[in-house]
Order: sequence, then C-alpha cells, then structure tokens
Amino acid sequence: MGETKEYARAMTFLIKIFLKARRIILYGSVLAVLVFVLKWLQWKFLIVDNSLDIYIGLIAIFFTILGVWVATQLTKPKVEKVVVEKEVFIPQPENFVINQIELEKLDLTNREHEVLQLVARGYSNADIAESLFLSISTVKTHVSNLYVKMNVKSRAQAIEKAKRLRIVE
Amino acid sequence: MGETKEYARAMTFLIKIFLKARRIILYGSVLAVLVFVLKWLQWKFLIVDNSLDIYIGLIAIFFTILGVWVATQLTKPKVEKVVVEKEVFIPQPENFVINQIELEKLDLTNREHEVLQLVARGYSNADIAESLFLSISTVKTHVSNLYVKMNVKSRAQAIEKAKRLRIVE
DNA sequence: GCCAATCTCCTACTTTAGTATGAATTTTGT
DNA sequence: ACAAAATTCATACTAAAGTAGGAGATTGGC
Repeated sequence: MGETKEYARAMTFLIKIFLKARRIILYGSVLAVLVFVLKWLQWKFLIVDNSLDIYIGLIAIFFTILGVWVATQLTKPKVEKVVVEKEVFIPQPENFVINQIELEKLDLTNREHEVLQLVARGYSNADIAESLFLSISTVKTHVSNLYVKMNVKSRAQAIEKAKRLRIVE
Repeated sequence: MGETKEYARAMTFLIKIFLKARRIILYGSVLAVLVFVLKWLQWKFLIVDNSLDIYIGLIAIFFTILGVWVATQLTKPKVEKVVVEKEVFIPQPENFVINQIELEKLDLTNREHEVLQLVARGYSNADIAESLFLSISTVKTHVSNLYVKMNVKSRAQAIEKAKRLRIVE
C-alpha cells in the first residue's frame, strides 16, 4: 500500500465533504449578512417607540419566506406518477411454474437468482442496483458470476436460456 | 340531461373547493394560535432586559422552520406520466404461433423482425451480422430502429417484450 | 419515371456491460 | 467456534451496445 494512495483517498474524502458542505457554507454566509441587516433594522426601528411589533412581524415574514426558499432549494421535486394503463397481451402466467430441477442444476445462490429475475425483465444493472438497494459493482459481480454458472456470455443469452429453462417468470 | 345530474355536479364542485380551502383554513388557524404564543413569549422575554436578541433569534429560527414546513406542504408535485403495461391474459395456444396482431402493431420491417428474432435468441450484433451477411453497422441500425418502434431502450427490454408479445419464438 | 420506404454502410461518439482482482463482512453448516 | 460460502463493494480495465447523423443503393407501387 503506497502512502500516495492513502493521501489521495484522504483528499478525495475532504473534497467530497467540501462539495457537500458548499451549499451549507453558502447559506451560512447569507445568514451572517442577514444578522447585520437585522441588527441595523432593529436599531432603526427601536428609535421609533412601540414599533417592536412591526419589527417582529417583518422578521417573521422574512424568515418564513427564507424558510420557503431554503426548502425549495433543498427538497427534491416531488414526482407523482400518473398511471396510464396500456393493454398488452401476455401468455399464460397462471400455469407458470419455475422449473426447480433445472434451477438447482445451475446451483445459483439466492441473490444470483434474484438478480437473474430482474435481468430477465429487461432491467439494466443500474435498475437492479436501485431495486435491490445494492451498488452497481455488486450487481455486476452477481451478474458476472451467474453467467459463469449458466455458461453464457451475455445478458441476452442469459435471458434466452433462463426463459427457455423456465427458471424465471 | 336530468336536473339531478346538474345538482350532483354543483355539489362536487363545492366539495372540491372546500377541500382545497381546508388546508388554507388549517394554516390560518395555526397562525392565529402562533400569534398568541408569540405575544406571550414577547411579554415574558421583555421582562428580562436585553433578551430581545434571543427573542428575535427564536422568532427567526421558528419562522424559518415554519417556512420550510409550509413549502414542503405547498409544493405541488411534478406530474410524470408513467406508462404501465396492463397485463391481459389470453388463452395460450398449445403450439407456438406468432402473435401476428401485435407484430403488425409494431410496424417492423421484414429485416427488423428478422434481426429481432436473432436478438431474442441471444445473438450479439457480431453474431447477427455474420448470420445475415451484414456489417455490424447495419445490424446496429436495424437494432436501433426496432428499439424505437418497440418503445424499448435496450436489448434486454426488447427480448423481454418480444417474448411476452409472442412475436418471436 | 419517380417517390417513398427500405436496406445497406459509414464515422464518431457516449454509455453500458462485462472481466479481473482484491478485500471486508456476514451467514451458515458442522 | 471456525471454516466455507455468500454477500457486498471497489478499482481499473476492455468489449460491446447504443445514439446521431449522413449517405448511397434498391425496390415496389402509383
């Protein structure tokens, strides 16, 4: 293990933190400026007596707006799915039974079979990673391993064989 | 058109408006309560001298949070249409026959269908090129074109859909 | 004849897929 | 408890798939 590698890792780590913190630093700065403005406003309003309520009101309104703004900046846009149904014919899934014999012959692990099911549904590695809460690396590992066990060389071959052997729906 | 129907429409309309306004009424009530709380806090804090800054600070923090909350409540979700294929079960013929109806719907050319068959057998582009005496470029063109017609984004999806629609063996 | 569709092929990319290797954890069977 | 198997993740590649755009032949039908 070179020290250079360790150093590079540390730097990468720091940069990541900085990037994450960048927005926070920005907000912090903005807030700092606001404190001065408010202090000035406070002084100005307090000259006129009994205007504290107005001052408080302005503060409240302003910070509410600030809050709204911060929220819109921070929250990812909500996505509402509108389901549009589209009729598609599919063949008898009611009779479908997994060919356990062929499946056991292949000696796949649970996870590998699980991944294979998604592969056979046309999922990309990224899709599978998201579905199973895995990293793409892990998905690739599983996929690669099941190719060896299935004796195929590509996704397409795996799908074809899996469907032919009836080891996936 | 019956009058009952008209009446029902009017009611539906009113209910909708009430439902929309309900949230606003709720927020209004909450704000009203807050005003009292703040007034009380203001009075309490002003007994101790020089604690105005703390008071202002609390107001600021509170209303920022309020703003964030309001924003999350108010932001309308972006609408995204997701086409979901509704499975319709059809009687399965014993021996395989190509679903000519679905095939024609896709409007594939002869060559595209021919290429699709090989894709569905797990052939790589190079394999297909060799089988049909084409260049890989041509195969890629056909494959790419049939993806558009089939409304899929990858080989795996094409295979899955082609098998499901029974437009390939 | 000619137009439109089809079929063919190309270059130049970008994006995914797939391989090899190593390694840290967690599960599991005995 | 301990070893083997399984699961997870990473880096660093190479290979294949996929996209975009253009362009020259061929062909069937009006």
